[in-house]
Amino acid sequence: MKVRVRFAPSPTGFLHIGGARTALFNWLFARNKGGALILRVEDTDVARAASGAVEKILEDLKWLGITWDEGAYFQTERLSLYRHYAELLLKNGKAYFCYCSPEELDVRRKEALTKGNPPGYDGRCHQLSTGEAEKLKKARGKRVIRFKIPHTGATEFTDLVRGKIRFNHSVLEDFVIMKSDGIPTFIFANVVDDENMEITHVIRGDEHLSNTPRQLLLYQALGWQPPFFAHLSMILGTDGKKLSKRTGAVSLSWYRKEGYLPEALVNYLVLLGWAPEGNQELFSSTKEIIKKFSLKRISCNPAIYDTKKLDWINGNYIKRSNCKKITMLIKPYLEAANLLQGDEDEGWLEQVIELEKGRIKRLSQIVEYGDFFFLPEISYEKDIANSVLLRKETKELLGAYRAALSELEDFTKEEAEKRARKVIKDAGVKGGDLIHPVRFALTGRTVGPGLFEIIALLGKKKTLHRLDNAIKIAKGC
RNA sequence: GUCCCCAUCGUCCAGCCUGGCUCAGGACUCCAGAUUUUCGAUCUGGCAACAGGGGUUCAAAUCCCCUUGGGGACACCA
Repeated sequence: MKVRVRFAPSPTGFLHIGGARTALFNWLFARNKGGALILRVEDTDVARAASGAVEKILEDLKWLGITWDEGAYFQTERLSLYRHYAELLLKNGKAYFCYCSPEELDVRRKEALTKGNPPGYDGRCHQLSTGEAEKLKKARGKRVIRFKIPHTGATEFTDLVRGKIRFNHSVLEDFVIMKSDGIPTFIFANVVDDENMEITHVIRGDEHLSNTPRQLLLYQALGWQPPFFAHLSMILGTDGKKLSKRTGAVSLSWYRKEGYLPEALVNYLVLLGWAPEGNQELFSSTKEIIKKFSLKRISCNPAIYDTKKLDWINGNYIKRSNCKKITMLIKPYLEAANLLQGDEDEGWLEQVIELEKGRIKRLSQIVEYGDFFFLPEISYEKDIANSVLLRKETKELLGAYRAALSELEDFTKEEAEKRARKVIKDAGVKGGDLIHPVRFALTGRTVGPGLFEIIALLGKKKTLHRLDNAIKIAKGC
């Protein structure tokens, strides 16, 4: 039997890390098994629907590299299907109309909760005689359809990641399958669609685990064979609570903006709850992950979301990506920071990126780490300038090196180093005594790539100009 | 309140199913050392955990029970 899985987001907001991981695991499983991924938009909550959410979700999935084979299907376009099966259940006595208003239910729920009773529906409308039902129908107009839970027995199933799970029917209440506006609830639409789309494995978040017995009962009532279930434990925020919009950086688009590579995010996400055999953490490609992925090695404990490791993974991916690709991806960040004049030589830009790409963890960091390559003029922070530039011999050393560089025809890394070594030797000082001040003079900071590479890329004019500025400061005190 | 799930370093995972090879392994972070052309780069090293209690067994991180803690569900949300 061909594997068919689905990702079923509801368009109430952006795709967050948890949803992305669910989508990823489904996709990985499908690709590993040579199966199909179906995308289904569960838009039955009309009230909470956010405009533009679907487009954003699809865009984020594509960016991550998750491709689907069918869909996107929309549940609101399939209403007649759900109505058909709801009527069938009604006809077979497996479901019934309920006339209780939301307000009444709310009052009863709160009352039950304060008394310490289960807050679920008490099943009163099931008792209604035909006469009473008619009367209520006329008086209220609005009604929902509820599924009738069998009084006795239990539902047991084997979850693919957790093993055997059992729920007594006594803890289940008759739940709504069709709302008063004729739109199905998630729990029902989900079952009807999974059956109709021939889904073989339902891989979803842990929060749906307790919905499973209800859905299994629906499968039974409709005479359908249920799919396999695999419930992924949740991703929690650093506070140990469910991820929310307030938890911090959880929207996928934030990661895109910050300059995380999609392959790196995939690598990180898959490690949140899954591990290959052995102790590999970095993968050569998403293809490799697909090949190794299996539901068997998914862990059942919830993960706390912490991005330190993501930064490390992303840094690795940036480092090993080729320079042309990273340059292309980095350009927008430079443009946004107004660092590009537009007349930069492409080859020169690539060399700059080559130098920086081993040290940045996020593409956006190019601005704070490498702005001095692009700025016409750099400024020096006073405290650092005081400590780096104001040593006795620094002024002479800078002057001597400046003079040596000004004579250069070939402004190359090798030549720049040769001259520096000579100045160092002649003055009888340590390498760092010249190199640190020069680095600071040219970049405005005390850390960065190799100095002579910087000099060569900066070019003669800028290098001499910045040295002059630094010498002025050194003299000034 | 009731039901369900979960419980190994600060964090992510391995080991658990099929007890002994484990005074528990890897990675991130952090710390130290090295490189002396810096470090946010690199290399080397270090700190650091089986939630608690009871069983079962010659032997338990591994199996069972209880307690505690965390999470989820119990909506005309998904």
